[in-house]
Amino acid sequence: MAHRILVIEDDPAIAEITGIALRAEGFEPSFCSDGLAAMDVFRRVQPDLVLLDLMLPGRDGIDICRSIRQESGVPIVMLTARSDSQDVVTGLESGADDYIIKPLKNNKELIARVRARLRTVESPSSQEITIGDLVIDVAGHTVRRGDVEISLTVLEFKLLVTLARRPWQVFTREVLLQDVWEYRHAADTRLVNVHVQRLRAKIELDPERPEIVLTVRGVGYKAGSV
Amino acid sequence: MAHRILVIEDDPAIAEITGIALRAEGFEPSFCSDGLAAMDVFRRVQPDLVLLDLMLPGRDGIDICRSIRQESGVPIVMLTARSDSQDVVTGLESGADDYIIKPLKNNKELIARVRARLRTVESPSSQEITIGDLVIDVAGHTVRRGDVEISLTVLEFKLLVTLARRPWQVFTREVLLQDVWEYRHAADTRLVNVHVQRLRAKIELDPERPEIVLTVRGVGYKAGSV
DNA sequence: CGGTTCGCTAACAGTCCGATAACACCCACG
DNA sequence: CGTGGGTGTTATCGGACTGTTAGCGAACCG
Repeated sequence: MAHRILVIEDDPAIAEITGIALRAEGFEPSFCSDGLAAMDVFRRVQPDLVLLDLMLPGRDGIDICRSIRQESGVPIVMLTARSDSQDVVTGLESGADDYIIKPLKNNKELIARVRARLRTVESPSSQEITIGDLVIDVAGHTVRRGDVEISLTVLEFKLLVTLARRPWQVFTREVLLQDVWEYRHAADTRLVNVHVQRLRAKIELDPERPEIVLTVRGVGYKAGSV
Repeated sequence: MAHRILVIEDDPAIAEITGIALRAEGFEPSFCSDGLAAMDVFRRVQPDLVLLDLMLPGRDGIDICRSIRQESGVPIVMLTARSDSQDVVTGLESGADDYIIKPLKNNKELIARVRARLRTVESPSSQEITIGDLVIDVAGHTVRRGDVEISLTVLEFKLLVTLARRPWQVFTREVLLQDVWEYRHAADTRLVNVHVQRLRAKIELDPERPEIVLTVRGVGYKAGSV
């Protein structure tokens, strides 16, 4: 399961060598050079870790860091130009998990820190999501109600996890098609309806009165954290 | 029997709340606030797990970690302040099994990680892994069902051990190709299918209804933790 | 109350994926 | 030089999954 790593960096040279190093270690890097587009890219990519340069055109790195933190607990590793300790402190305070001082002499350090960060998330306990009386084990790719294991298809599982990661937030069908299906533009969004229905048939105690995946008429769906 | 847990921590406040949390979960905590005395206490208590603060008076946590490792394979969970991430890397390299970033928002995470660590030791992962009714002797490179020894090839054995070490976790074919075959990037992953099939033919009672190596369609394989 | 929109459900066809068998290659060993 | 076990590659089959469509019913709006 190659880890997706989002590199937010405006210097194409650095982005390139970083990308090469990451790919050589089996990671799957994505790139974003524009601060303003960062959040869009982040939502689309849904990375396992973010490498974030502090000096960016368009939008400040710290600012982006806060935005990401509002939506996700994904590990963020900051890249900062100077060893200015004030930058580092505000960086960590704004939600970053680690930082690296540029210039990178070699990328062994970078790789080591990335691995270390990912390892904390690996821990199976942190990968369990509880929603209602369901327990979702992301690493094990299983859903249980008590001792009963419920078997879901890949799409159903992705859909459920996407919703359950942010309970009570409404997801439009377009967003779900982006996050779950990785469609760019959706002509027909009824596909989502069908899969929601199939998911409900499997996980809801009474599919006619869903309690886990709720409909928000005219908007989309959300997970109820009952 | 209650697991003994040695908490090496100089801050009495943290030590106390940690102790309360551990005791509430049925563990049996011991304490040591002095880095110099740590090894003596460790030898006397003979704990099942060590919670080790990195910042200690008298002696460095990393140093203690190495000392413990010279004497024992007991699980070590490190506690580290947020900005000490470089210590984290060296900490893991010096033999720690896991680490937790302070401050602890709640001790659910702490308990979860302690449990996770103990779990891996429970199944005598030292040299023998039990999966279903199979006993895998890693050192002896043999697999037995009861008294019957099953002969596996090198690859089949590696594959089985890789899966069985984490019975709950799904491994994608890409990961298996990295871990078992040590391929860097795989264009074609069907090779895994074939070896899984060959492995099943040898170890499953009914290869058509596998209970040890399970398929997670669209994702990969996992070991059933029956 | 009627019309309209929207979501739910069922059915169907195409596609994808995993299991399996058959074959080819490599290499250690006699 | 031949043999045989181990390993990698490929083709095929069957079934699971997915996307599409259409009909129905419920919710909303005037």
